[in-house]
Amino acid sequence: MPNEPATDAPSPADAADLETVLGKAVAILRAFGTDDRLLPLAELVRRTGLPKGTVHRVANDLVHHRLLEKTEHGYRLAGGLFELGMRAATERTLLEVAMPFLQDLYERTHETVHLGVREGTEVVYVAKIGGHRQARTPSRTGGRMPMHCTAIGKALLAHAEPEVRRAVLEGDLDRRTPYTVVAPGLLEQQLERALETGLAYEREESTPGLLCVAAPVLDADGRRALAAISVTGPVGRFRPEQHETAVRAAATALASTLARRPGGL
Amino acid sequence: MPNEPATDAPSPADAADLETVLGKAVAILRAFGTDDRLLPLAELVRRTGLPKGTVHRVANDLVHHRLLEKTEHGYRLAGGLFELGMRAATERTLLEVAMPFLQDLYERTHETVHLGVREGTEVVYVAKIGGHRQARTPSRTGGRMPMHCTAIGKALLAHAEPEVRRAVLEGDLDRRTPYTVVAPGLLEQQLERALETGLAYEREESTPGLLCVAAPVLDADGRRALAAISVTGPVGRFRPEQHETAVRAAATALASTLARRPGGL
DNA sequence: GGGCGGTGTTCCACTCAGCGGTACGCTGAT
DNA sequence: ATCAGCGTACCGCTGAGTGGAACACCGCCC
Repeated sequence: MPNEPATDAPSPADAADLETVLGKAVAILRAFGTDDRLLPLAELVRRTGLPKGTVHRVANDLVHHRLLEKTEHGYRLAGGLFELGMRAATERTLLEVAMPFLQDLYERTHETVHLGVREGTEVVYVAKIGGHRQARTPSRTGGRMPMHCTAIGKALLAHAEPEVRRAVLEGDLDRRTPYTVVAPGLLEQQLERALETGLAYEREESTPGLLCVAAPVLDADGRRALAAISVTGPVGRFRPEQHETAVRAAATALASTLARRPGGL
Repeated sequence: MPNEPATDAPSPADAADLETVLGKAVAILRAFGTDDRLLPLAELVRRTGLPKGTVHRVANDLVHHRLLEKTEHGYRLAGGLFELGMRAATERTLLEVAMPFLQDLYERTHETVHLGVREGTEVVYVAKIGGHRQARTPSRTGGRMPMHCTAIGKALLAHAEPEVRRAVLEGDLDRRTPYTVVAPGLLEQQLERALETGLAYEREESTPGLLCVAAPVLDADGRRALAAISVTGPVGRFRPEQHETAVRAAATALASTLARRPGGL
């Protein structure tokens, strides 16, 4: 009863997936939310819905494979997972190719810079760089955000397949702040505008006090967005218009570098 | 009871591990080297030594869990792995806390900046940032390197537990270039010096044409290294001495920020 | 054309890995 | 002392996982 999931919803928990060993293992790993560092066995049991004995066994197997780490106070995701994750094909190459451009952009703006890709109907951040003054953003590298309330999301959505766009527009436009655009019509207008101008904006739509400009990184044909780059800052000092050309420059430069690449992304 | 060799050494390709589903799954994922983007089924069969039917089934299960992706020409590590990997406890917090300091360091030097931790008797790079001019280094985020021939490795080793130091010194000091230090005595001298000065160097010991300075990020007691930061550049233009204070400053600043953190690393 | 070494896929009967209910020992709070 | 919650250990049942074999598909060379 006193349990209010203040942070994030852990997992969709498909019952059928829990019937296989692998499914259980993944469920345990995914039980770790973005902010969880240490979870005791009992908590894993609660989140996965698996029997205690099972969780205990599987978790220890995962420890043996260096995907989990066991401490006095619970389990945590281990370094082996990090190493594997950094080998993920698209994320890795995108990250490596993009890094210099992101650096340039950061030096020009000295504001938080994001690189994001679309995964399903959400944004996944592939990189986030910022200095000491960076605005307190909820985004994290490897984290997810809805598309409809972030600049990167809109930039990606504007240049996405029609099905995706429709899925998002017809889906649940969650109201995250008083400024979140929850009207499909208005959102669609913004997407059209983003298509024309090559820039998308967010004005306190995901987080109070945050503004953001983003530009899409288009594929060789210039039809679809492979990724998007954004600059974020706090209301007050931050003027999105001042960074438009810088973001666009970074995005197009990255796009043409990627286009030159042999194997594609 | 069955005698389990409790050596901390990272498990070799143990045949016993391939007898469990989880072991097979991990073996398949780990079959992807740092440079492999796409592996056909047959190649996975070869590398894992598992029967074809088995690999096929397990791989498809992994696809279902978004850890693998299936393309026309083979399998690749999927985005789900990236997301999970970025939640690994120590790597994530280290990365997030360190990023501003790494940025500063990069802006001051405009050379490739590394952040690394020790894993077993090797270095794992947690972050690598550089611009367009960056020296062509073999290191990659999430990648491994030996400790004895990298500046970060030496910095970590100098401030590591005696057992670790001994394990490395008595282990195989692989000769990677003509300049690699393969004499345990000489290496030990360098470590002593690194302990005194708080700086470690590499001069073309892992890669021809590359120089590197590193400083350890010490824990609250100042006894053990939690991580190390380095600056790398090509012979010729690059003068390690010029960056000594900058690297040291970054490392100590990061250390004291970490020390102030409630939960530790 | 017809064989041939290479792929990826499907099938299916056996069997042992995985299962999870039960029970135990250990905290700390009441 | 009692209790509630935790982590660990045990162990007999069983169906998920197994992998050999057979199949379908390439290009490639003769």
